[in-house]
Amino acid sequence: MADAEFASPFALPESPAEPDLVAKYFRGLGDSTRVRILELLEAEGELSVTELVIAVGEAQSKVSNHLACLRWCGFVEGRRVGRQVRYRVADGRVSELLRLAQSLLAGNAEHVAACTRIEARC
Amino acid sequence: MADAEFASPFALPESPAEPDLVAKYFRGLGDSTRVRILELLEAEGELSVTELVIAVGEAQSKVSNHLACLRWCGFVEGRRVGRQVRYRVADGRVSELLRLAQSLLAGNAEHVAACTRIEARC
DNA sequence: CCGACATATCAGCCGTTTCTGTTACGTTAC
DNA sequence: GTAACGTAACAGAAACGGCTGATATGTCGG
Repeated sequence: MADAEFASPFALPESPAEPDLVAKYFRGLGDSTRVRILELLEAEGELSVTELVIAVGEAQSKVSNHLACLRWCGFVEGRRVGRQVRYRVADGRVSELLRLAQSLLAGNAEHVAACTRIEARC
Repeated sequence: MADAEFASPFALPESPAEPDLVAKYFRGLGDSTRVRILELLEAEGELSVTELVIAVGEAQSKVSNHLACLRWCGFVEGRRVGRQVRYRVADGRVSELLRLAQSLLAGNAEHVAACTRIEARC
């Protein structure tokens, strides 16, 4: 609710997305719990919320919140099976994104870890 | 400060980086100014800080801070030329990362834009 | 229908990130 | 050496993101 730019309702694949949107998208991956969830789903294929809660060892409400975010941004999708909702990675390119980042990180891990400049984490 | 996993001091390229580090890395891309800077550098090849300040239309100190972050995390590198410092994208995979995100975004742009769940932006 | 289970949502608080303006540092020109 | 230019660093204030705990929604069993 701040942007001066108007996003076309029909973004063409060719036209690069608004930097704003790209940044927001990356922020969707900018939380360690969300990354762990994605990695777990990638490894296991499909998991229920309860299974994820156990696997990551965090509060149910926390996991559920992060799932909502991931789902909303299109990183994962869930389907109801009885009382459970089972989640999986929504698109193979999401996995690519993660692998690419890890590959880059492999060479810079020390730098990134040590970076306390702008963001206490960066 | 919650993970039960122990980070090996010598992460192998094979072993996936710590989720913490991956998330931090993505956060490095989670700001629209930083994304704009990267896109500009990708398009122009190499730019000085002043040129970037003009191009993005933001305060010099803001741009410089973001450059510090990008440089620190290995997204860009700068070299001094006289009184100027000229920056460029440090690794082709960074561009890949951006393109991959934009490609994914092309299909989800509306969802992501509308997402006000956990992160007011997400 | 009621209780139990599985998941989602909400509100308030707190920590982190970012912005703004100012100041410090390095380099070149005079 | 001093002034001017280009860039980086810093501090305080403001905004945002995320956590916790409680509550709502939906589904199944009896």
